[in-house]
Amino acid sequence: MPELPEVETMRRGILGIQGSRISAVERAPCRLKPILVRPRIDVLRRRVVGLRVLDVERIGKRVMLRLESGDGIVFEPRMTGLVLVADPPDEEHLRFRLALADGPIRQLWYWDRRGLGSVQLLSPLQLAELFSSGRIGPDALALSAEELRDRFSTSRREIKVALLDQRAIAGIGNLYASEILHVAAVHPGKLCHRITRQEWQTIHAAMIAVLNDAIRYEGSTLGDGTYRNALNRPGEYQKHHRVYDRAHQRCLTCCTAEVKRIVQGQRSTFYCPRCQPGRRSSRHK
DNA sequence: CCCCAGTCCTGCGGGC
DNA sequence: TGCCCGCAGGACTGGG
Repeated sequence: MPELPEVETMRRGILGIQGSRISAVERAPCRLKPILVRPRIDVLRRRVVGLRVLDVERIGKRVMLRLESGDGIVFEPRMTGLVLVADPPDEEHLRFRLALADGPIRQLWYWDRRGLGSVQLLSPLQLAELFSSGRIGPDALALSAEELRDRFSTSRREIKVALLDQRAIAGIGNLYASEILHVAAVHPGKLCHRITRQEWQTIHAAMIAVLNDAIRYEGSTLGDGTYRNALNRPGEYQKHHRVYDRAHQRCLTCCTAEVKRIVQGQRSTFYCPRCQPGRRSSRHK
């Protein structure tokens, strides 16, 4: 499930389209239920064909091609979306194609197995609205320890649940929330307002370290093998996971306790009860 | 403010 | 061997 490191890897993988001119956009022929593309493909085509891509940006878990018109083509991969410049994993889940008239990359695909993602063209006004509406918080990699604490320290939510709130902080998903809290040695069920100043420092440092590490290894490709970088190669960070999806296996940090799986906000959380103490387990199931 | 359940969607794996 | 069901969860919505 593409989170900040995976989406950042996608962004880096398509940087070569900077400066290229868009020559065509189309929905891929696909038997499956069509993904969300906005506006309608013919309207979208009129607004982008012939324009150059000025920049490739990341907005939380989205990748955006900034065009010379100021519009942005925003890819939101959600669970299984991929932005590719070569060899998709298969043909039947291709959803959208963008062709470039010049430059090193002549074709960009959006591929999505489950189809929960989207491709949207947003005007400068719509982009401004996306940020001002409060739907998307500051990027996890651009937030200082003080800002992190300021945003969360009065909340009564559990820290793991709070980290997933994209309005509070953008980019962290289910996988990295568990990994970050493990490195920080903080119990995922700890309530934000009970977290000390020192612990916020530790959480912040762990967040930056884990996310940057994961970017260095080009993200995590889980057992289902879905995630791929822009060249359709898997990430390597799954080899460095300490707790995620390792329930009942020995904790790699203390080499003593077994990793536990609990459910918070209807999502799996993994942690080591020895390395991350501090909550009665009876509060969870 | 925050929580919870439901929705979208496909593929996979467990159970029978 | 095959079918059904539950599960995976990011973002969003509606009700409490």
